[in-house]
Amino acid sequence: MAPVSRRKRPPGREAVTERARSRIIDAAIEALKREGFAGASARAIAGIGGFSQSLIFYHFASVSDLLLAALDRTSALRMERYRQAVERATTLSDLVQVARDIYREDLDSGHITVLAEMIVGSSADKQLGPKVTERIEPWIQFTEETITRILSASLLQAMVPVRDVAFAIVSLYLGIELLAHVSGDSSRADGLFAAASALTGVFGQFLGPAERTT
Amino acid sequence: MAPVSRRKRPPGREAVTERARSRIIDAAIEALKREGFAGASARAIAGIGGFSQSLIFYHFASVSDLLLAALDRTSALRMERYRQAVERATTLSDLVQVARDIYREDLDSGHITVLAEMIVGSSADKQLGPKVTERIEPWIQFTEETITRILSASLLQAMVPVRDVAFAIVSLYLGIELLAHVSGDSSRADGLFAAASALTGVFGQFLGPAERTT
Amino acid sequence: MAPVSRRKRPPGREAVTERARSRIIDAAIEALKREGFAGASARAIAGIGGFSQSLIFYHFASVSDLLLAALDRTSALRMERYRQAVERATTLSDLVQVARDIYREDLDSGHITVLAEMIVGSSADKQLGPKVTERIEPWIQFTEETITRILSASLLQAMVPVRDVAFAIVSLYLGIELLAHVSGDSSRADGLFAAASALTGVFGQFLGPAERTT
Amino acid sequence: MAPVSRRKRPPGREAVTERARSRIIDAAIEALKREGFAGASARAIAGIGGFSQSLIFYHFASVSDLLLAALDRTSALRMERYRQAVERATTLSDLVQVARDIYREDLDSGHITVLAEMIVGSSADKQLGPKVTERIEPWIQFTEETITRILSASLLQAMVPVRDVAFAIVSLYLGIELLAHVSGDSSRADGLFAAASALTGVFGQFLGPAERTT
DNA sequence: TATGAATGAGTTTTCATTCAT
DNA sequence: GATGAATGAAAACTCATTCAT
Repeated sequence: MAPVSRRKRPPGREAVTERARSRIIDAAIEALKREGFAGASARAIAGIGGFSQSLIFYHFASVSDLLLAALDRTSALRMERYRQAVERATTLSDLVQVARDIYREDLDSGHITVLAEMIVGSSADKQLGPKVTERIEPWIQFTEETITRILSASLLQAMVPVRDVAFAIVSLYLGIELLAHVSGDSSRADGLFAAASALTGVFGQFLGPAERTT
Repeated sequence: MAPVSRRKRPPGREAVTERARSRIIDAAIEALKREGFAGASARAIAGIGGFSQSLIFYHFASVSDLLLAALDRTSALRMERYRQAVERATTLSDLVQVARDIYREDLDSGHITVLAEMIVGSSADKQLGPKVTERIEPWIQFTEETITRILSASLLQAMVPVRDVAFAIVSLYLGIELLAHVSGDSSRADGLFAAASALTGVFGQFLGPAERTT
Repeated sequence: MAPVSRRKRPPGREAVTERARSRIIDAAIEALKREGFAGASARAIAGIGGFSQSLIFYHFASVSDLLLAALDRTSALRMERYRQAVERATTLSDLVQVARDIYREDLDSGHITVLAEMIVGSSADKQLGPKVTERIEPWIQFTEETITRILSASLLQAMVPVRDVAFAIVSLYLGIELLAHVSGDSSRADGLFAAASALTGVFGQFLGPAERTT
Repeated sequence: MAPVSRRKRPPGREAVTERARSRIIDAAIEALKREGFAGASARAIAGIGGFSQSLIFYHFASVSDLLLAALDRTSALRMERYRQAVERATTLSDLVQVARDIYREDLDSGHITVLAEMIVGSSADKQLGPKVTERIEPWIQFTEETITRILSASLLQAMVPVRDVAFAIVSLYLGIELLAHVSGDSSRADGLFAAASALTGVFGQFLGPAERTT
């Protein structure tokens, strides 16, 4: 039977199967980046990966399934990168700086594109909605934790509804990516980060002791 | 002669043509709201409007063209509404209040859905990109003008890069709509507006003379 | 919109549409005869009819739908033929004689093949089951009426459970067609009719007054 | 070396191979019952049996081949059952009674379904036709022998073309199964057997000495 | 003996678009 | 101004089968 329905398998074999799946996922990510959700058809993915369309259905139950696996993969990879990058930030301006750097990284690598496209795709395929939502949640969570940590010593903490801000930031990120992608121009996003950087520089000054303790 | 390539025509005819176009655009908007960009096919639009699929191609060069016309229509309608609503706002918290009200209105009427879906669609149809971007520009412009007006008397004006903030706000709006749509849950967006409302209430106090104590 | 969902149409147009549908139905019947249910794919039907596969979906909601329309057509045609042929029969042996003649006719024209294949197909496509059953019912009904009429004056009438016999006869017809089709040999079916003919000749003699009144 | 082309092999091995084949045949029978011919794909069979699809092609030349083996197996099993059940019948009404009982048994166990589905399948796969016909022959033979035995002492024997009747009975069985299966309702078949039972009861009386009054 | 990976040809269906009327 | 008929290209997915291990 196809590995679609995972059954007991002799140990060691898994690695092989996983490599095969991996190849397909890679192609799917690439397709998502290059052609967007609508263009990430079985045909396109197979074309990119250099294998037959049927192979997709041998390893995944459906194209949507594969696309979700692709999202999982990038998401996990990026999350790790974000965690480690953010770890070192202790002030708001550090954070904005980090965000700025990683945003560029993301834009170049196309990682947020994948996320954005999947959200876009949920609009086309109703059944995708909840599954994608499920995968966005950790990002909001992560953002919330990070903000809480950074603001913990500042005056702002009491005043800011952290959960809402986290949601806003993720939304903003998404909106920016979408607009940058549509217009084919990311200079505005850059400008925005620059401005944010400047602002936190100014405000940070008197926002609390956390800023200068380092 | 198809009206696709507009030429001079006996007067009186134009009105008829315009009414016909209008009917099609209405159906397209409805399709965009109900089924999203991916579902707004010629068949779906014709089905909703109760006319033949061919009629679309008689009046518009392509489905994309029609969809852009639909975007123009909602955009114009909404812009007028926003202008008149925002006109009366003089303080930041007024503004947030207005934004909150209209956001609800938009959500109910599905107007931002149309915009969001078209942006989503640009991801699918590369040629749509610049044309949609073109249609987002006025919104950034409008936001910029409004912020400038509101902040004109406050201290903030000097510190805030208005253009960037406008871009950020439009991005945020878009991101929120997308997430609300995917998760099928707009309560978070509501929460966000409530939080913004509260925040501007607090900060507004000492942001400048423009803020009336009333 | 496609004529799939029938709406008001200017009179006169219907004939044209009907002719277009008819052409497709003809091709479907031919495909059913030549290739059987499993072979009656959109591709095969279009190939036989000399039109594009898409046309099928323009006129019918699905291949199954078309196939049912094909069954309706042959069924109606055959039913008429049977009615008029059976009308003149007054005795059991007349009836058997008629059945024999028409069976040959059916076999040559492939008409029962269509029915048999659709029944066969119901086994593959579960949703087809009830719709095909619905279309077999009239045949059982017809058989029942005919038997009742023929036996009305004979002694047998009291003893024979007409409904059951009608069901048996239809089943028998079906089974014979299937076996003849599978084996590619209809000589056995012929033999069977010959035997039936002989038997009714013998038995008819003393089965009632109806036999000789003519 | 694949056992598909049977060659001499170290003794003891054959038993193992045979057990493996057997497992596959079991799964094929089950698939035929559950999903019908059209649904009895390599994937479905492997899924039911819990083995790899490839195993099928290791042991059988093709899916059709496996399906024929499945038919052979059920056929043999059922034939034995029929023989032993019919053995004890000495009169026509005994026979009808036995037929009735076994028909129910068959229906419950799905054994005739397998036969019917294979005949159905012959319609889809032309090459299957002769091979299936070949496997039906013994049933006609068996029916013929049984009828001959039962009627041997009665008056009917001289008048009835036994071979034709046997063919008719097998056809009838098949037709009934097909109709019952399509309509999902076997009550009519039941009614038919009841009627046949009643009829033979009446007629049997004066059909010859073989009929015991007991 | 058994299996996972892989594939080409096939399936149904949808889409935007054209054309004759 | 409007429409029904028609189509080629593409979508997702299934199938029997082969091959290397």
